[in-house]
Amino acid sequence: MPKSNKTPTINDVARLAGVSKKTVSRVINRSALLSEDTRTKVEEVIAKLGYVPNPQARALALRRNFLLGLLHDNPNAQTVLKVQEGVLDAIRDTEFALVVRPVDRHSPTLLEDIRRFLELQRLYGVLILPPISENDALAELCLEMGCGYVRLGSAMLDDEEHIVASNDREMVQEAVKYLIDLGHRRIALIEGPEGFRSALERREGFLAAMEAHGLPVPPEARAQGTYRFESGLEAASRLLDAPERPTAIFASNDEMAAGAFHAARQRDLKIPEDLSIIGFDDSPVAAHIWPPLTTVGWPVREMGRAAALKLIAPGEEAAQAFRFPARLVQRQSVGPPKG
Amino acid sequence: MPKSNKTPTINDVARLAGVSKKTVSRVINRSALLSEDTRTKVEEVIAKLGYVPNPQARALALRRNFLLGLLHDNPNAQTVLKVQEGVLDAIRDTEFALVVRPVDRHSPTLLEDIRRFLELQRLYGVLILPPISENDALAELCLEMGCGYVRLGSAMLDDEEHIVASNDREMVQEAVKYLIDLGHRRIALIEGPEGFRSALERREGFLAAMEAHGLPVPPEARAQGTYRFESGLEAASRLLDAPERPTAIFASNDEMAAGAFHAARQRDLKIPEDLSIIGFDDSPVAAHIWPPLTTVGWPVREMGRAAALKLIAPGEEAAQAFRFPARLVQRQSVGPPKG
DNA sequence: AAAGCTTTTGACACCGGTTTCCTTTTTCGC
DNA sequence: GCGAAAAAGGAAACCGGTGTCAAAAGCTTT
Repeated sequence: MPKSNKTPTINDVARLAGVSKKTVSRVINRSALLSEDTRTKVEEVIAKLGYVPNPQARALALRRNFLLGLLHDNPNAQTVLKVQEGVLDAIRDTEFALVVRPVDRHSPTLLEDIRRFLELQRLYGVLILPPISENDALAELCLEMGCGYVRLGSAMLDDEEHIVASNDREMVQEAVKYLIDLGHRRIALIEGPEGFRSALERREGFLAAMEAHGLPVPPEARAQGTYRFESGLEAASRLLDAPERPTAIFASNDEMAAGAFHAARQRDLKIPEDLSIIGFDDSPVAAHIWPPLTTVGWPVREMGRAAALKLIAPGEEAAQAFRFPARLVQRQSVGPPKG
Repeated sequence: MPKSNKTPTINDVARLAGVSKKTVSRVINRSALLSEDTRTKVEEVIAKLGYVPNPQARALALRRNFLLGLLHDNPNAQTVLKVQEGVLDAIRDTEFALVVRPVDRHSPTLLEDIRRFLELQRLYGVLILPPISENDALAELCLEMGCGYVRLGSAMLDDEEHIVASNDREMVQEAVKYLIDLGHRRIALIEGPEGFRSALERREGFLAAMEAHGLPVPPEARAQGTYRFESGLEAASRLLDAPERPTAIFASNDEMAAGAFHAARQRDLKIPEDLSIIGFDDSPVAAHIWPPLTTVGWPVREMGRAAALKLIAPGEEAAQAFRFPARLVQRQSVGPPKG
């Protein structure tokens, strides 16, 4: 008789159903070699007892657990959370769970820390978010430790089975083309920081669009930021104080675009009448500043879901997807140039 | 001889060190009853092999695992992430890991879903974020399932050992007093949604401050929102169109405050000259709108850390803390009333 | 040197599942 | 109705740790 007030084990089920543990195990794992009779009998007992297999015991016996990890260095809160939701979409109704692990990109012991983490937790696989997803040594570490991994990024950083990528370059190109089509000619760029693949992709997209239309990009129409608000403010200040003021700015992310808003406001420039601004990310701040920011959004949640599926069900169709289109979210920070 | 290319187990260590498993186990667990000699000998082998105990096996033997859960219904991305960081602060250098589990507050099967989650994962304990932390049935469920829990909230929803709370009421009271001291008399309130404890606390704080100074709060000086941006815009619109326009607004969160900014802008009201606004949360948007929003911030990260410590090291001093002071973050959306 | 403690160590069962391998039962062709 | 193959189910070992308890070793004490 199963002791009451304790969670039932496979032994309790077996005893009550009058079968062996192994048979119960077969029922749990939907093994084919089972008579309908025993199956239903065991299932009834399972239901009656409210038996749920112990995940730790299962993990031990199977020599693999059901934990997915999320490695990130807070690219921005909304993104991290959306990815988490996407992963949850993928693992809903499975036995997997999601373990989060924020890291510090600048820590000199980054790799060591992550190695310890992986050793300690023995995860089934990890998802790596940008910007640390761009770290190849990290991917190698996962391989070496026998831990599955999928990187999220803005370009094809890895094989199809290890990457879920947006297409920043193409989308920025389109966004800038949109500005050009509206009549803008002097368009400035606020770049992201050195060493970020996303910054590079967005810059290349920008330059490609300008070149395709034969528009020059003088040095004073480019400024570099750190992806942070303040840096956007500074960069935009420099751009707007140039002798030939741009009529439009593409900022490599929304936070810097918000900074550019402030710079414009300080100079009494009206958006979008005097200055059009496009950002990138479609973060919450984009919708909450005034006027609402036109920006490029990528399907973060879907990408998170796809990444998780790549790890836990690589066979499935949805897990094959590796390239996701971003799209232009038109709001009110863009208009035709004045005059 | 330990087979190469496989992660070493306790047996490998025992064999190589010429001792029993149990002795190795003692070394791992820092048991006191061990001679210095054997300890160093075993430790050397552990280091040489790079042995790390298997967490699943440990969990099984100890009948408890080392997983903390975070249950939340995205109050706002920044908050969730800060709590995650706080928890990580607490569990750094321990064997604990953090499992996240977003839920849908409005799902009719909320409790059932969480029950299944808890059954399936057998977590050591969970942290529950507002607003679902206000759900008493959920806390009972945890108790019933033998899962430790700590609620984060804006008031004392539970015993000291189960709660980490800010003190919204008091802080709002102070914030409103600050407005009053600046000379404001017609101060309006944008409330949060019905049924949120935080909304109630903040409203009570507001009303208490007003009453303490003998200021009336007519119905047209109160409007209710949903904590979302759009609702703040609508609520503020109503408030600002009242015959006796308020000179200041307290919004129960930053998103709604941002909405109020837009409403003011639509009416050509200058902030803070024509209208002062105070928000609550100190979310990123507060710093990125123009002018930067004066708001009330609570120490989310520290609270997350304290909550985690309550679960994993209830004895420690830092785990005793259960009440955290919020503080007024002064930026530029508040000034004395005109005239 | 033997007895009596205390300290250190190991043998073995156990946690709750899965796997391997073997036995029993059923089905089926002839 | 019989033998063989297939299907169903069980016994025991195993995954990699920890708990119990007793044995061994070391140290006093008489």
